[in-house]
Amino acid sequence: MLSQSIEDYLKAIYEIESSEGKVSTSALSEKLGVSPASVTSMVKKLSERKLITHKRYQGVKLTPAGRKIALEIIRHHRLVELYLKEALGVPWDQVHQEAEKWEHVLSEDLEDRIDKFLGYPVTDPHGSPIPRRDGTMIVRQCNALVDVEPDTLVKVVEVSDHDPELLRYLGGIGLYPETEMTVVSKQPFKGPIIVELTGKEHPIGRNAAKYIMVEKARN
Amino acid sequence: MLSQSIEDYLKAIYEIESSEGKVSTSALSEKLGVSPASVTSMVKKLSERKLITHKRYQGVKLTPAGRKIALEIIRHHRLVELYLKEALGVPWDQVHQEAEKWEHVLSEDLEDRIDKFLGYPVTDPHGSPIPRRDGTMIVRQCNALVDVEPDTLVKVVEVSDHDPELLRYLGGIGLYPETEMTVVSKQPFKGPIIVELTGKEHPIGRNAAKYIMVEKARN
DNA sequence: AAAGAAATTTAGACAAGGCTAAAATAATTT
DNA sequence: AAATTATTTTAGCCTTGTCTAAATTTCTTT
Repeated sequence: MLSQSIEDYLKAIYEIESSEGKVSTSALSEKLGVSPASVTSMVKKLSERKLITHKRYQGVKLTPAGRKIALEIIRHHRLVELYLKEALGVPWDQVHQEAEKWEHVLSEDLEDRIDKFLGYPVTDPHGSPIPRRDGTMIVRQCNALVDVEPDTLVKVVEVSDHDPELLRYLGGIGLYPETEMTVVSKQPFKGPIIVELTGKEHPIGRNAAKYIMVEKARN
Repeated sequence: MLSQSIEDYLKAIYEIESSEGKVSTSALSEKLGVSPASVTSMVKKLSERKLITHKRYQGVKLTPAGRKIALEIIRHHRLVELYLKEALGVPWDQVHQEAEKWEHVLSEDLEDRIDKFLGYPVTDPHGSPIPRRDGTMIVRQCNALVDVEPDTLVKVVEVSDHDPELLRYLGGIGLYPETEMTVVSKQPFKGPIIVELTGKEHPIGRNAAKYIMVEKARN
């Protein structure tokens, strides 16, 4: 059995690997909210256990074994997020923090029951793909909203779950995964991006728009 | 926030207090599966935090604050047990071990949602009363099956959840809380107790019968 | 290319929560 | 009542996962 700490590190490494490519000590330190020195010592332990590889002063990489575990945890996390929303009506801006705790205590049996209850879902409430039991995961091709040209019809693919505040705002304007909307304009001087959905226009800050992934709608 | 360990100790103390009256170091050691020395040191910590009182070489007692916490954990445990059975179809002999983990990660918000989903239930799948949020709990008056005279019609009130094996057997013969049955006979030489339910007779060992609580059925 | 800045690692400490072995106290037997 | 046995506590150690401060190494700037 792996400690919760180890699971958290592996998950964080996976996530940074996906978004940044390189996984540095400081990035991990930042993400996990622990000191760089603590990261170094845990990295040493994870290397010894062959869950990651590590070259001093250069980053860290998951081994296949480590990646498998990371994906199991992420699977737990995302299944639980969706379950809490569907079965218990937990609002989408709260499911993440609950799932952070639940992901570590979910038995295989319960994982299967939840998966079945939900009808073997493919994405969580934020549009993130749910890894399969075998450790594979379908990644959808998409762009950050901030990079889309004005006058484009797009479909929301995925929204980052890291900021509840943002999720509440987006929920308020009806912006969810699978929603279609038009990028109306990008205001100059790093101003907001204006999108139109359900007939209304809404401003979305550039920073927030980095965390909203979309694809061109076929039209 | 309290550590999982502290929560486990408080719950164990509550349970031993209920069933044995006196809570000794060795009883705790046994129940929690840790050495007596470990219990002593944790007891010291819990005393300092005013969650229990302790006189050297005599037992331990919960303070009102400690009891409140113990009951909160037990409330979590029992709500989760029932929830897993009702919402996800987990068999009653498995809900206990799942709940042992979940009881520590349940937020107040989720507790309320589960409580509501279940229609504010009063007992868990084993018939144990679910403490209310305010820290009160209704205790039903009952006797161990082993102490009942033959030829009595009884109603099952509660079955201990500590042994999955026993629960599977009882489930197999249809013996659940609220079930009515007749105590047919007590075989001599510490032999089994014979009960009749749904027209069939079934033997129940004396030891098992200590863990089945019943009340006289009104008839 | 050297200096300064930033990132990483090492060294050493600490808190939690466990353990074993030995000492102290209480309970039981003779 | 003394001796033996059982229970509880103390003393000291270990592991996990964290921290700070100091030493390295790498990167950036001049």
